[in-house]
Amino acid sequence: MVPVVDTSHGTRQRLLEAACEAFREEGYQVSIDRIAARAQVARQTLYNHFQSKDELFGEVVRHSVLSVLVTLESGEDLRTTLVAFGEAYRTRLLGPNGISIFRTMAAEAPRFPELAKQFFRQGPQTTRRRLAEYLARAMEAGRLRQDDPDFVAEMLTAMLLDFDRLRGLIDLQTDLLDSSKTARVVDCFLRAFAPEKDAP
Amino acid sequence: MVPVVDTSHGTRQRLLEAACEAFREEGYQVSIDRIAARAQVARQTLYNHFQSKDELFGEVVRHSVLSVLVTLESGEDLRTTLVAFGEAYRTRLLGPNGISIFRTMAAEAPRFPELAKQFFRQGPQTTRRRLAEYLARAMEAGRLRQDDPDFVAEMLTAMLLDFDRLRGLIDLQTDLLDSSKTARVVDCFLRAFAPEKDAP
DNA sequence: AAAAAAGTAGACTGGATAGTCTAAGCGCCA
DNA sequence: TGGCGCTTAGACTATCCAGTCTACTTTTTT
Repeated sequence: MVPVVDTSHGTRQRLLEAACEAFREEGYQVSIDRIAARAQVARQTLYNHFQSKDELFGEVVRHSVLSVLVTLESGEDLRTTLVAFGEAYRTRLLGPNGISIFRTMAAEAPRFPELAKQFFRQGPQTTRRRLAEYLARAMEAGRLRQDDPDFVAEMLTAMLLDFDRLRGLIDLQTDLLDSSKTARVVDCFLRAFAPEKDAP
Repeated sequence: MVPVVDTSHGTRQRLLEAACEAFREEGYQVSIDRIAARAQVARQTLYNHFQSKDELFGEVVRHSVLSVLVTLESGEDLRTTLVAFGEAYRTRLLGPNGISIFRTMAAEAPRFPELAKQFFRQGPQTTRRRLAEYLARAMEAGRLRQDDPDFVAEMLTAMLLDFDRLRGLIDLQTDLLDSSKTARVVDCFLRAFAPEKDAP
């Protein structure tokens, strides 16, 4: 009889999903038994698919990083594009997922330095690079002041998140996703980086 | 014989300092034995002074929060004041101390929600309030555009830290303290929040 | 239908840890 | 001197956990 949902990797997939949720909810310290139970699978089965807890953790992190990557779709209007990006960015990173991943990586970076660097490069670094490329084009087109695109991208992402992320990490609820905030931030950003009016 | 350094609370103090360093270096999971050893004290002595590990942790956090509070000394010039504040802020919060505390609170907030809120109020919240009060005065004086001071303070602190804090959490070194960055950030900030030139 | 592959339950090892308890040690003061 | 309070080393309890092993059952393949 063919299983209803499973592909050939059905069990492995269930394990990864269970581990993902478990690590998200309880951090790295969640026990192997709890993960196995969550996947409705015996502990030994877990060890048939993954050599160790650390390996499983690594897989989960490498997979999770993709779930917080934000795509930037450049439209006609600079402001519209940035507001859309900002909304997506805030939604991803201030949602339960984004907060949990950030918390876990912050906590475990000392114990998994290589994994943490991978995460950093594939997550925040990648997002910043994409944004910086877009901003660089806007600068060339004269729609933004000339400046270091990486620096400018950092400023925008910082303004979009920083304090609210802290709220999310600590407070564990509240309406972080006030969507009017995105527009406010983008307007500040555009004032700060408007093209210089009186080029000497 | 009078001990060289101790007041009547000498042992307690030594324990607090040892615990502070230990939690900073290894997080909450550091064992009681390691803390006691670090303070060169028997485990039982530790339990003579603190009811439990959690109580000790709480004491340490409540004490540590003070060490990352930044004072804002308002001088004549807005820009000078903000650059000085920015330097102090970055130095405190991007230093090993600031990063460790942030990491630990991010990690342990779910297990110590009340403590985390205390930390949030006495740390970031307080800094933001002070900064916002200063900025509000600058607005009244016409040196900054009228806006919500809390929001404006958030933007400045976010620009000063966000991405570099992430670097500090992950990368565990690199020269985060490029001091030219502070001035660059403050200049962006001042452009974003300059008084409106042409009031309609 | 038989063999191979994958899954299962649970016992077990080895190690770590928070916190308790005891019996003794040491310095200080009356 | 003798007593008091803080300190000490370490044994001890109770819990938890990663990872292994074994013997058994189910599923899939041939």
